[in-house]
Amino acid sequence: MKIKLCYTGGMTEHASETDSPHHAPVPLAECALARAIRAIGDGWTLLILREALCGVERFDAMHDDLGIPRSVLAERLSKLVAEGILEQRPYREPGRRQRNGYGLTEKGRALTPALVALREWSEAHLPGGPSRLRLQTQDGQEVTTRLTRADGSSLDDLSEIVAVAKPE
Amino acid sequence: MKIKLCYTGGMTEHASETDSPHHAPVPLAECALARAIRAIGDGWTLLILREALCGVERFDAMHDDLGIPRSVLAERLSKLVAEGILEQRPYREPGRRQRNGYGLTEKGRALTPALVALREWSEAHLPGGPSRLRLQTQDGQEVTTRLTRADGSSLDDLSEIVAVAKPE
DNA sequence: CATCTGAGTCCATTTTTCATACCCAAAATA
DNA sequence: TATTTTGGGTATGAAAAATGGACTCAGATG
Repeated sequence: MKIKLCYTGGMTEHASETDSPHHAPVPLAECALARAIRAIGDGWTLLILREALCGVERFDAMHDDLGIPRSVLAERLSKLVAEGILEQRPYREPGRRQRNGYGLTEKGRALTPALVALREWSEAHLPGGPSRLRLQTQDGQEVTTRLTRADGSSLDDLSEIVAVAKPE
Repeated sequence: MKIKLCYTGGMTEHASETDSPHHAPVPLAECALARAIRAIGDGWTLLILREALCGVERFDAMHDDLGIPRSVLAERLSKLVAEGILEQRPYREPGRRQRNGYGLTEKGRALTPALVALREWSEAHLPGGPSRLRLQTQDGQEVTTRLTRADGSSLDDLSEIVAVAKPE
């Protein structure tokens, strides 16, 4: 996946109402969502973040859980560390040499809402039976996401949402 | 990325408190989040969903916006249609032959919260300047996500969240 | 009829992933 | 001290996927 950040941007003169109601041609370089996708939008990377969210810190544990090739795991971990999403966490088991695991930084933990939303979507719309992974508060309440407007009111009808391009 | 759904599952006898506090070894097959990642956790797929959320329906428009190879775009679109996330939307411009675009189904639109959360994370934690893509209500209010507990109260401290494996 | 256009398909080349084997440092064992 | 063991990686060749460009197809237009 080699995203070119050249983008013809801007409405061309023949853009018309035959286009969809709200085509917002925001160049990829100026789109926060696109940047997030470039940072973590990869199957293995997302699965590694799931492991991290579940508290799995060790290379071999991730390797065993995911069945990911070791070279790919090493490469993704170092990329996530370089991006500040994971950090190395040296640890030592008694009678064993010091090693380093990987844990979420604050930046990485801030991805929780996105992962919770993805999990919710999956539960509601994908087949596969109930999930055994629960994301909950320490007192056992399930955590979910809710869309809200700027004024704080909650937004239930997705068709109310439009994507628009801010003028430069 | 070839996920093997064999997973050694279950705590082994030497699992101990040297593991992270809440290691929840839920097999990938029984994890809703993992299923979501398998369905849409791919860079191009996510960028295509961004296009769809922005109302871009046409093959060539997506191709131009993203710079994605045509063969990859065709393959991803047909996969998304097969999964019921996108649907073909036949349309005809005046004086042109009928063609089909692609639009979000209800299932696809239900991914909006996840994409909004991802966008929020990017704005807050990735460099790159302000985003020009806004997701807002028709009356111009920005849409954001909020984590909530089952009782409806909102949850601001991410460290309150734990991942646990439901017993089978 | 010849041409144009959007929406793909086909194909040769390059890149990434996969699976397996191998390596390294320090602790444990002898 | 020499040897083994083990977690945490690297190296390597084969397989799969992405890339970019050419090609195709159907129908509208001139």
